Amino acid sequence: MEDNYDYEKKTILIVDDEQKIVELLAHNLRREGYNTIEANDGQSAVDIAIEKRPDLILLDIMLPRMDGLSVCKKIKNIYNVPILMVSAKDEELDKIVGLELGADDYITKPFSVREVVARVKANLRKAETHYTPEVMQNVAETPKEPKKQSTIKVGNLVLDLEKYEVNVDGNVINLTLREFEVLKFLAQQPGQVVTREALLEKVWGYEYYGDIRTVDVTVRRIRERIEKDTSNPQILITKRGVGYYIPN
Amino acid sequence: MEDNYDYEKKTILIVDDEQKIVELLAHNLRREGYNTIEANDGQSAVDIAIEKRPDLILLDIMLPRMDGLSVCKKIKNIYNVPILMVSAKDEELDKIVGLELGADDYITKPFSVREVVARVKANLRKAETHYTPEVMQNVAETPKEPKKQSTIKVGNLVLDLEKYEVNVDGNVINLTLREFEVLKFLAQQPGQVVTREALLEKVWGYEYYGDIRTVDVTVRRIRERIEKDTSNPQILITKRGVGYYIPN
DNA sequence: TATTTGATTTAAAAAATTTTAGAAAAAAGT
DNA sequence: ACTTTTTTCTAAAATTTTTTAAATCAAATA
Repeated sequence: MEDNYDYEKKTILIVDDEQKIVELLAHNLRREGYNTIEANDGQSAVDIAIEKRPDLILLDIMLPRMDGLSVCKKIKNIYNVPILMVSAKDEELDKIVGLELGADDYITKPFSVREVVARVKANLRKAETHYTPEVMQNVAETPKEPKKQSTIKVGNLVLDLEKYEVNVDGNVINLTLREFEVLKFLAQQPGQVVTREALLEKVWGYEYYGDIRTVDVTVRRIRERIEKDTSNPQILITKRGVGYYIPN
Repeated sequence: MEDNYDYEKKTILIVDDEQKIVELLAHNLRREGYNTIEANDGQSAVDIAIEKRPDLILLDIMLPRMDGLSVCKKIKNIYNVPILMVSAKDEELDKIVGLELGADDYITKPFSVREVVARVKANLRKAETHYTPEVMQNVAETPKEPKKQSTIKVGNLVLDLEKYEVNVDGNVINLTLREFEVLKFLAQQPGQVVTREALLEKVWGYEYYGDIRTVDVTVRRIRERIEKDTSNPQILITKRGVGYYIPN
């Protein structure tokens, strides 16, 4: 790989524990005219980033030795490089955005190579134009949202995203993580009916292989806690034949 | 193979030049309640796909006569079937190129049978949700995007495609999925008379075999909910001898 | 007007979907 | 390693929707 290293070209560090994916991305990015370097775990990602100073980093969240979030933070501490995070779950995305650790963009699995390449280009472009120091700072600070929303309110339902607590009519209710994530996902788009498939993909993650009925059971447990009358739900409603929703 | 072919079951085409692998997968998928058909090279894969129209295709990338990628492209050109690409040890890079060609998922060798079966299920599930493309799309997008308001308005009738709700003169009405789909189809082309046959084909699906009067009954139930006077409908009108329409 | 054809209504049966509950498995905590 | 909690799976029960079939009604027309 080093053989056709070109100092004119931009260099991209690809970090993923699945070698197949790394190779795939590398191949396609090289075809687009980039140099690529690789790492398969968090620790070596940091090491390589320090040594080679790539122009952009593609970083999977799930990594051995050191998770992607820590890697991101560490590297951003050293120098300001555009980092694209890759994740298979929405929950993980929240962490990226929420913890303000400086990721510049993110991509969800399963991604198309075309999409990845496009994002890489876009972020390199952005990094280039924003060369003034003030802007640099800005870019480093808040990647997307100005600030993280810490609560979600729908009707008389309040989700505290920091405490993972739910408040219904003033009663504080504790949900398990899974339950909370499902409720949160629904609460984020009130009125919108969400299919079980979408919930499985977004909450459980796209690589989850389990049964679709798991969603129903989770919904039932949520109802047991937040509904006055489980058999006549007012908050988390079934749209038969489609999925579930929280009315607004 | 044809001996226990079941027209109720989903059919999966397995394409691999290694007969052992084909048999292994076929055995396990049949045990899970699927029909399986097989092909050992690219050209016959395409032929069989065209003739048998399987519900899902498991496609090895390395194939004699025509490589998996071309096969994928060809088949996707003909009809939209979920294709899972399987890549063996060395074909690392092409893999996700496959995704660009329209493959829906990929699995890398060596794979566990359990994993393959799970992915097959997941992708069939995903494919089944054809009736709510808007929902899926919206959900899949980044939550930051302002929600696009997807509604259809005809006269004083408003269909909310996200909530599966109908609004008539300000009254919110809940329809069943089937009722909603019928109304939606008619509302999409106001003024246009739609035959029962067309409704059966478009709403119930072209494979539906059942009584044409089913449409009448569904229309009646819709009227019960949205019309002031059922025996003198103002919104969903009958065109005797032809079908139904919503005037604009 | 009588006849025919097509549309609507109704009720009951059948099918599909969701809910429920309990056991098993997995994960987390001690 | 053990206990507790959480999560998943499975299958039966409950519910809702859809289909079928038959009777009734309405419109067109001969």
